[in-house]
Amino acid sequence: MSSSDTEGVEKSGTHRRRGATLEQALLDAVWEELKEVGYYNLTFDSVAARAGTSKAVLYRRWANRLELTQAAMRAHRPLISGKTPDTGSLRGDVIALLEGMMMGMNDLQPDIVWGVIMDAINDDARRAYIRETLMNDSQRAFLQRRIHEINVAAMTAVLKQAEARGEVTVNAVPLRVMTLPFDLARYELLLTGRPLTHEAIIEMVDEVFLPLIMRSKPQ
Amino acid sequence: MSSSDTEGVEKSGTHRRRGATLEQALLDAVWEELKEVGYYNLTFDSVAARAGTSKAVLYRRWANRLELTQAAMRAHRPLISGKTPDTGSLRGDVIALLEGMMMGMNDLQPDIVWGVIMDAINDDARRAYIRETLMNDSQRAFLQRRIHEINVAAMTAVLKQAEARGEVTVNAVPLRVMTLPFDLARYELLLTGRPLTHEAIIEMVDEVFLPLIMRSKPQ
DNA sequence: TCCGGTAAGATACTAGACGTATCTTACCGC
DNA sequence: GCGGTAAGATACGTCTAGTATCTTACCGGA
Repeated sequence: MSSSDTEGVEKSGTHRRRGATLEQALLDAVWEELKEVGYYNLTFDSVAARAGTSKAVLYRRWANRLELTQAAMRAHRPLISGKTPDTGSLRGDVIALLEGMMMGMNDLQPDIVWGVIMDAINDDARRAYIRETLMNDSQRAFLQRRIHEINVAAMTAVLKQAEARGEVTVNAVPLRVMTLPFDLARYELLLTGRPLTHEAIIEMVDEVFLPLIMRSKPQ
Repeated sequence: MSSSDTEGVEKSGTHRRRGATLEQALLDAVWEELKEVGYYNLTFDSVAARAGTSKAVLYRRWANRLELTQAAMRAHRPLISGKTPDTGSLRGDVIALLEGMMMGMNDLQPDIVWGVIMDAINDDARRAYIRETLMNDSQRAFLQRRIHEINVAAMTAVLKQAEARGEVTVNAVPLRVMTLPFDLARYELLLTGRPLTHEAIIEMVDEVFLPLIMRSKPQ
């Protein structure tokens, strides 16, 4: 099996891939493997075999399955642009934010979502735990900040627009409420391993978020 | 190492434990091991060694680490009684429910919480996934139901009391709102690996849950 | 055009954990 | 006291992680 028949990879005879070409081939192999066997069954050996190379080449770049998978995800699904949606209403904007968050998560098996999120949480949190215990605790948990800060920023921007339209008073909105849609969405994603449906997003916005926000309507 | 010196376990010479005695000793060993090395480093070998027995004895009872750990948790932390709190106000009752949910989770390492929750989710969800795809989907996802049903029941009971006091109209409360406090609590638990503080619970109830509920005040 | 460093690719190996199987022997109920 | 059951010991086979070593292709610089 050393020469010609490893999946769809062109690795003819004695040619040796390098640099970006190789890297891309590796990440492609990871991606294929992910789609085929899922996260928990993805091994360095299987990826190496599929890519027509050896584990060492992988280990030279990524230390473990999480890093490997994250790299592949990053390569195959660039993060959503930070652009603030502007649909003309707060409701529309928040829905757009959530849709954006879920975008491109449909072709993944549930266990990839679980695995990655879980390993990431463990990984980050372990680091956070160390930081927290070594540093003074005047700073909030690293994990919390890291996960929330981008959401808070996005929501703040959207709320500012709404304030400009006279829909709401921003500084009357508690932090916990600002991140609520994201937290709920992430929770449900974690629970079901599947992205939220459009209907679920609408429901969440109309039944939970907007009612809360509308308490802080300017009078 | 076959006779006398395995940790603090009394396993003198030729005595052979049986039934409930043995079972308790096994679960104690699991518990100790959990506290010492955490969930991900807990192995059947290490537990067996600590209990002064062999893996086979464990495997005869529990199929994997999750089952083993859940059994130990069940033994050492019986689930909160299903009793409905009655503090005289909806606010107090909901806080009591959440406190109860968090109760007894303080002496655990974060990774135990993560591990158990995660393995449980994976396990349940895998089953759910199979069910869902094999059966018609007139029924909701098994996982959702299973996790939510007990919360919905508890919350319904508390809301009924509140209705009797004239605080709220139960059937005006969407399901999503009913489970909201539990979902948020569980999410935060998952994220931080630590039970919510009393302050966080209060905040959540006052800033999120009650405002939503109070929309459905009877007039 | 050669030459030397770097990394690709192959292979082998250790270590840990899972899960299974087998065997002896203590205990318990009848 | 006898026989079935399960405790406890031990030994595997397998899988995966991660490391180490070695050869050799490639690339860039002189």
